[in-house]
This record gives sequence, structure tokens and C-alpha cells, in this order.
Amino acid sequence: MKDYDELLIALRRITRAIDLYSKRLQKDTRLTISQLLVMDAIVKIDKPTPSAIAKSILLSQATVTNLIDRLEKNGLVQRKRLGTDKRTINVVLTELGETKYEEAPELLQSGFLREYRKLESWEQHLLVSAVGRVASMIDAEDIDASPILAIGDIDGGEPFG
Amino acid sequence: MKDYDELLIALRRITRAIDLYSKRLQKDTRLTISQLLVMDAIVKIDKPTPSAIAKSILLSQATVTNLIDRLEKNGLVQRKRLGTDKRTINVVLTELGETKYEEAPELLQSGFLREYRKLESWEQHLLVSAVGRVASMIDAEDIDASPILAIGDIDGGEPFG
DNA sequence: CAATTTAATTCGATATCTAAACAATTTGCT
DNA sequence: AGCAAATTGTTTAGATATCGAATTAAATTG
Repeated sequence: MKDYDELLIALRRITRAIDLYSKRLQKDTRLTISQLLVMDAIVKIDKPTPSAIAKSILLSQATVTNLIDRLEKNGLVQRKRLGTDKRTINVVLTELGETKYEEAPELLQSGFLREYRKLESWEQHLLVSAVGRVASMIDAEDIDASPILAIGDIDGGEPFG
Repeated sequence: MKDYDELLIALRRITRAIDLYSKRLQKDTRLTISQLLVMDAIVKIDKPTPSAIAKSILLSQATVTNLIDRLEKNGLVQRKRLGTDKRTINVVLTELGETKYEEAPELLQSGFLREYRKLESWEQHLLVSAVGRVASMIDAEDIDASPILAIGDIDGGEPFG
């Protein structure tokens, strides 16, 4: 039993749970978590280009291209060349995309969120800081200057506060 | 800014870091983390069948089949029908597989492990228990009777007996 | 204007899941 | 006992996600 086995197991459980949730979401709504993150970024970034989106949600450009392909095929977003630099592409939500985005479910399991929100504030902070600490320790090598990820930060419309 | 955004970001950083590490590993050694986990399970489980392996490392049977395919193609494992029940298959390491398994690197980034091992014991426990708590909260819905995952720790333990 | 850089996409791999297919065993009913 | 139905173990099929590397196109630099 290696000293970090327990941690590894817990991380795998988390990764898997998120993946399964993403797949369930896709079945229900035709949207995965990653696709939702892309839409989220499109809404929140000023002139959302594939590269800006990739940076903001911590995915490679190739992956974002792929996700945009899928969203575009489903009529949720559109690629447009708006700027003077003809290499760059701006991604915008279609009307359908707007609607779907409004109706979109949470990015984490509702059961999790229910539990999480039951916790005392200090407990939430403890969890967040512990997980954040692990993240810093584990991605230190891969991401030297870690690109800031800022999801959220839209006004206060809480579906269930 | 949603209340769980920070957590989600940290989790994504972790997931990504692990994935990138797995890909780096594959480049260096032709083995991914998942493939290593399968080999680990083969060594530690008594009569390792695809289903037992899947259960022990928390992956679906289909995924394990896929991983075994790859390992077999690379000459690291072999499928054998040993028991009386001809539906079941036992997976064994080849000699090459044994060697590779011996030489196999750690399952987590060495930088992470270095940092982790520097921590006081109580700090390690705090991290492990916080991450474990998140795992329990997040996979509660997916895995009703959560299959016990025991990597390592095979001395008297029966995975399903 | 050639060389370099930057933005995006394409390509080739792997991982991962569910659902469906297939094969062998067990169960149940006459 | 004997055979159909259900169960169990594995694989296949079809989807998405994800990456790095190679490619293409446009802009910038020397």
C-alpha cells in the first residue's frame, strides 16, 4: 500500500464521477460539461476566440476546436470572422444556444451541491483549500504559469440559492 | 461567481494534470496510468479476470477490455482461459510485462510526491480526508453501493468474496 | 520579400462510457 | 432429464473528450 494510494483512489473517484455526470448530462440535454464550459466562456469573454476560450477553461486549442465543431453542428454556436486579423475567429451563441445556455443545468451533480451547501462556511473553505492545495502540488510541473481560469462571475441569478 | 467555482477549477486542474502526466508517461514508456493500474491489478488480484480488474480499479468492463487489448498488443499481458467456466478469462503478465511492471514509474507526478512527502503526517491526512470527502459527496449518486477500490493492500483482502 | 510567429484546424492516439451482441452457465418448469 | 429463459462474463460498436504534433493561412519582422 503506497502512501499516496488513498489519495489517488479519491482523485479517481472524483474524475470518474464528473465524467459520468457529463455523460448523463449529454444524454439528457445533448450537452457535456466541456461543451457547457465553452458556452460559458463565450458568454463571459469579451471577444471569444478559440484560443481565448481554451486558455480560460484550461483546455488545449485542439480540444476547443473539437468542442466548437460539435456545438456548431448542433446549431448552438457560430464561427464568425469579425476582426481585421483574418486568422482569428470569434465564436458567438446562436439564439438556440442562448436558450440552451439559460436552461443549462449546474456543472456539478445536484446531490453534491446540496451536500456542499449544507456545510458550514469554514468547512467549505477547508475543502476548497485542501483540493486547491493538491491541485497546486500536482499541476506545478505541467503548467508553469498557470492560466487563470475564471468560470462564473455572472450577475447573481441563482437557480436555487 | 458560483459558490463552487473555485472547487470546480481545482478539480479540473487536477484531472488535467493527471491526464497530461499519463500522456507524458506514455511517450516515455509506452504505458499510460490506466494501463499501469491494470497491470497493478493483475499482480495483486488472485485470479484476475477483466471484470475483477474493472471492479478493483473502478473502470467499466469495456474500458478494461480496451486496455487489455492494448497491453496484449504490446506483448505485456496475455489472455488465458484457465477455469472451468469458459466465459471467464484470466489475464497474466508476460515476462516482458513483469519486467516493465518492475521498472514502472510512480502513478503520480514525482514533483507532487516529493512535495507530498515533505508534509507533516497530519497535513497529509488532512489533504487525503478532504479529497476523500469531496469524492464521497460527488460520487454518491453514481455509485450507490460503492464498489470498494483497493489498489495495493492485497494480503488478505478478497475483492469480492 | 523571405523568415518567423501566431491562430486555427486536422490528424492520429488513447481513454472512457453505455448499449448491444455474443457465448457459456445456471435456473426453472414440465 | 431436457430444453427455454435468465443471468453472467466478455467483447464490439458508436460516441465524446483530450492531447501533442503537423498543417494551413495570415500577419509581422528583418
